[in-house]
Amino acid sequence: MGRAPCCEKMGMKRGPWTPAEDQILINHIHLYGHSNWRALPKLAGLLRCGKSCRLRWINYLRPGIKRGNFTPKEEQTIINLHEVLGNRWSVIAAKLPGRTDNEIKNVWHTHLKKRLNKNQNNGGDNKDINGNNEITNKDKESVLVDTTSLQQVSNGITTFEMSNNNKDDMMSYENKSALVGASCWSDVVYVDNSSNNEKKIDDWEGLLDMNSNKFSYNNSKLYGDDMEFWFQLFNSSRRIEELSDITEFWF
DNA sequence: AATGTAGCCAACCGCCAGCTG
DNA sequence: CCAGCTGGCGGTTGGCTACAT
Repeated sequence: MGRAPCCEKMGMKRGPWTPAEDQILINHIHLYGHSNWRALPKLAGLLRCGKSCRLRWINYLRPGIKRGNFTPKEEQTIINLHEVLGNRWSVIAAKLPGRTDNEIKNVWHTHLKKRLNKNQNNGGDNKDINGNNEITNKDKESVLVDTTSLQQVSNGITTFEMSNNNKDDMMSYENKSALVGASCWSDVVYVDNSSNNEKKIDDWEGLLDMNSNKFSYNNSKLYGDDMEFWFQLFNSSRRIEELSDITEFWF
């Protein structure tokens, strides 16, 4: 299948948007909505391609967009989520109301990545992104995924390994998997070891090896699902009662 | 004051998945 | 089932600004 042309470049305006163009776009969307981005610029009388209109609306004109600096809490949330989700900016943005994927991506590349590298070079102690010794026990729990050596690999298989060092302190397999699910919203996996580890969701293509304490599962199918659905599911489960204080830190 | 450099961020590009006829 | 179209996503670019020399 051939790639559809992004836009008719001939005659299309590019570059920064003017206030007048913004107003036209806002007015048009308020009146008619944006059911078809490709047709929108023509209908609205804008010399822009549909993609450009969509981007402008999503990132700047949409109601509820939060401008300005990120708070330390927001930055910490981005770092935590990025650690688990990787460069899935849209998913991360979904957990930061008013922030866009583009903005988060920018702040990551310009601030957070550098700051993290600097912190790691300084010995990787318990300092937060601002260099403060602020990481509490609660925070440690919330990033417990780290201790499972969660790894995302290119083929969509996620694996995580459980350490044998401090088993007494560890959560049960069941809770562990639930927590990973909470962290990777789209990756919720329900493992019930009370019933011979049978899978509880149809898409579970996972492997639970109790002897080696190693999980792996194919998350490629799960990623596509509605984040809010998984979030609600997680919140409504009994487990969330046990872990609700952890998720509060995140959101 | 002029010039060079680095950082920031809005916007664009290209790919992909899903939908539709 | 297939081809075309569209929206959405992540990576990248380039213009602007602030700061340094």
